Amino acid sequence: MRFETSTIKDIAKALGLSTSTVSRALRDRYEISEETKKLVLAYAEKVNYRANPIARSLKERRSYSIGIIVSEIANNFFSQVINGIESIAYDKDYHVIISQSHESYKQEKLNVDHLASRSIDGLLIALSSETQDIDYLRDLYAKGLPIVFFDRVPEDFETHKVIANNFKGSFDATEHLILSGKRTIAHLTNSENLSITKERLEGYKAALVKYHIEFRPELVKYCQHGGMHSAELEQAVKELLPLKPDGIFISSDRLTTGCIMALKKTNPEVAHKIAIAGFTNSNLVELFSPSLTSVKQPAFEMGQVATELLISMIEAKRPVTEFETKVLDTELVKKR
Amino acid sequence: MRFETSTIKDIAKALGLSTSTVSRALRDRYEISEETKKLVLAYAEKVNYRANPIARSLKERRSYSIGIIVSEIANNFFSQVINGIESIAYDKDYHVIISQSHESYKQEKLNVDHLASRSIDGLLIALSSETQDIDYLRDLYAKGLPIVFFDRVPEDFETHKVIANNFKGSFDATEHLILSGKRTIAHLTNSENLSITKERLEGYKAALVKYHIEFRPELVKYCQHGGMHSAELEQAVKELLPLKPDGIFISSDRLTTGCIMALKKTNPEVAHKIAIAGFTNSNLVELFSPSLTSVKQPAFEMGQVATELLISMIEAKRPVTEFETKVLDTELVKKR
DNA sequence: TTGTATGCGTTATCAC
DNA sequence: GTGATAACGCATACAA
Repeated sequence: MRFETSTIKDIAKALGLSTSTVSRALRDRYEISEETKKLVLAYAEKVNYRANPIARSLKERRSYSIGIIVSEIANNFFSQVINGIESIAYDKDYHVIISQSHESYKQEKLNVDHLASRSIDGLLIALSSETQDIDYLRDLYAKGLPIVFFDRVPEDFETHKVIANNFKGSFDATEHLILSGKRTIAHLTNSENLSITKERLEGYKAALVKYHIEFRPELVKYCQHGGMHSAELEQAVKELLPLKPDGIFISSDRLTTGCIMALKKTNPEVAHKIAIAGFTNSNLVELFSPSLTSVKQPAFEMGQVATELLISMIEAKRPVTEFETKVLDTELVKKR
Repeated sequence: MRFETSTIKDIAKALGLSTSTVSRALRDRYEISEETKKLVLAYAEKVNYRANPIARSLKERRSYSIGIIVSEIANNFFSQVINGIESIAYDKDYHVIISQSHESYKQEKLNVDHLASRSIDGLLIALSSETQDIDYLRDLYAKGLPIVFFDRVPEDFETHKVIANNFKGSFDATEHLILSGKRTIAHLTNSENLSITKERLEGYKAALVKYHIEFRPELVKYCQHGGMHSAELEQAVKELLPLKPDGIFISSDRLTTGCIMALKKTNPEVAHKIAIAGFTNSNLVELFSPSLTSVKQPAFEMGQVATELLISMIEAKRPVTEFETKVLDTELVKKR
């Protein structure tokens, strides 16, 4: 607070009380006479007193704020998750600080360090597609920082996690393509080391197995940058088309929109012939690709659940030892 | 910082120095012997010392963080602006705190108050479409909080502002429709009290005048919620179609995507016959509506410029008295 | 060049 | 029930 505001001291002086009395009245904590409490509250209201959270943070050694790390806020899925996070956090008087990793490990680490040093009380994080080494998170966790992972989670890290039922979502989407008569189904997906990539690949494979369709590795294309660079997608499309796929199952929001763009740009004549099913939370996309089937993730809910878990860790009297991995169901929205 | 960390005091004790010496060495501020400075820095590095920004904020009465208020982060334009803001802020060692108003005046005010009480050093804000009374901002400004408006700016507020050349962008877009042979051009736009709405309406009108086309108020539809609710857009489309427009000039990103969706949903048979030109920073949209022409705003740059202005205000020795309104050019991206 | 003392605004531990 | 006082971690005016 760089500019003038009234403090507890001001109120105390004005009312002829001590700062501790004022503090108690404001916090309604220790026993205090109704009378003086009312007096203080009334005066505080009058001068529009706002407690200085910086001072409070320093004293209490906590900040009432939680950090969020996502790869991109310009991603329908993540912005919906963030809305879910905010809905719970604000309700419980926590502030949120959003940071973007832009799918870069270096940036992710930088942001986390920054947040940690800025005294966040807990961290909600979806790993970047580059991230493989999470020792820096382990250190922070060991030092006492509560962490909850969502969507993109590590395997070997004992804490709460919230994910979608990626296996089932992928299975359903692939099955839908198969039931529509498709037989050569490609799979366009994220970086190989993301948890969601692995889980979704398994769901895709399982559907193929069920319908006795051979799994062909060359039909699977990985995009390291999650479709942020159009060149990456155009390259994938270019490699895929000679294999004559009649369907594509796509593993993320950005990839789905990006792939449709790449198809229309590089091969408009075949674009409409290929059925697409993809993880996407964007309403827009569905409309334009008539045969697009989307796997909707409960993004808002994922944000809510993750935040509730995090806050429970933050406010727990002693370290949590029982962890859970919440798995939320996806919804298949079929189009024509 | 809720968990263990080494402080200046720890370093001082370990090195047999005083806290002030350590502080000075770390901040490299007062004259201090090269020797002790090196000693301190080396040790600080060794124990991975991180200054507690909370304590620093309390002491210096500033937080090295700037607040951002936008209506929605899930808006291509705003997320690009935010990226621009971050690029400058991080470079100058400021942290950013993002809040969403969701086009609600109440939420906007709540967020601003929250940020202000959390000791932001400055505020970057694009007003919500509901906002009419900005006295609360005036109060904060009077108390010393530097504020820079971008995109959606108030008329009667003397401070730095950064906007796009909305008049010219709208003029160009409308003219483009006219030159394509359109004569009945509707205008779909935001809430009437937004600055961008007014400026864009003027550009639209000016283009009509130039080509001797009569301005018909019934062809202009305002959307209070900026296209966040699909019902709102469907209603607008429903009212517009009986007037048989052959072109629509749309005033924002969300409205453009939303309008195309509404058209395809409610009147797929005429959707492709209507030429659309709209303010949108989404690459996706262009692809799907073949005749869509977009007015691209320099969003990233807008974020950068606004942030530079804000930081200059924050770091100015005395109150700024000369204000500027930066006007950035838009770019018309024509399709076929 | 370095050390001592003070205060930022708040909460907590004592006394009274 | 209330008031003095210390402390959170840091920066700085002042003294040495």
